[in-house]
Amino acid sequence: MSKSSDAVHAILRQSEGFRSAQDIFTKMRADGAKIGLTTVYRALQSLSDDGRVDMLRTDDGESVYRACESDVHHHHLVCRRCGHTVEVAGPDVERWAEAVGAEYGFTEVTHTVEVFGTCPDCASAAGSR
Amino acid sequence: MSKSSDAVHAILRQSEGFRSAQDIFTKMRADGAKIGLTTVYRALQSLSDDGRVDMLRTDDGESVYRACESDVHHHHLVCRRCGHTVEVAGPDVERWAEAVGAEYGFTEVTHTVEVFGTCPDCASAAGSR
DNA sequence: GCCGATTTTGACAACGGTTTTCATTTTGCC
DNA sequence: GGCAAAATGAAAACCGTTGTCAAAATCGGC
Repeated sequence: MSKSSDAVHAILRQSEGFRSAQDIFTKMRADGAKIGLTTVYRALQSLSDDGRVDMLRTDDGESVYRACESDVHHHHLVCRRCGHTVEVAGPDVERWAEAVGAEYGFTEVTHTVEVFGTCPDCASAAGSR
Repeated sequence: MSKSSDAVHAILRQSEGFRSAQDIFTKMRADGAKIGLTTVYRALQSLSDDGRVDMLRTDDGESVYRACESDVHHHHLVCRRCGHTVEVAGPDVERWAEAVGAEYGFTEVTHTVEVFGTCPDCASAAGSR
């Protein structure tokens, strides 16, 4: 479970934003790698389990992955046009989620937070379109 | 696009938490309604478009729906066991998301925030299990 | 290096939720 | 009633993902 995982991880590290499994598979094949789609999924799964990549679901239900830059809990600011991603720490949000959970007596509180927007580059590109 | 939509909406209104499309379909059929799965999906789609129901995706990619109680922007605190849901307003989070977006020059910032936990009832039920 | 045992791999099939298709039914209107 | 437009639903198509299983790579031990 390691050579392929490393290869997949390498692809992610040299990518800017989030990429889908199929996307990664296509790129690796284009690069000449002899890898199967199944293996890509398995690699992504284990990388995700190990916390070495972030995974989130797009609005249309597709899972997308990205190499983490930091291994501490964090969230993402994602450009909805180009996929460019910034990792953001949000201590305020963490506290808020905990507080909300506690207010209603919920335990084992987790949360998902993603912020989407249009990045400066894409905004100016769109403006001149 | 209205009689079926109303029926679906009615089911959602008398439901506690989030329900999946198939779930709704099964229940309606059990109630004796002559409705097709396709129509349920179409109804949910249009209700969602009109902002009359909330829709979110579970971790395993399934879409679930719920009748909104308020039509202003809000988030959800969802019990991961029983699906019981509390609508929560989070002005802090709104501000935070805006601030984060602005910090990196992002425009048209939107955000998705969901908080999951175990509700008091389920926690005690699990404790005595 | 060689051999068997174990793990990893990948082509392909299966799966499950969602969407599309398209023929039929219902609805609205005259 | 009669007709056109909209809604419906059964079944097929879709698509990302997961399971299957036999072939291939890897790892000791000798």
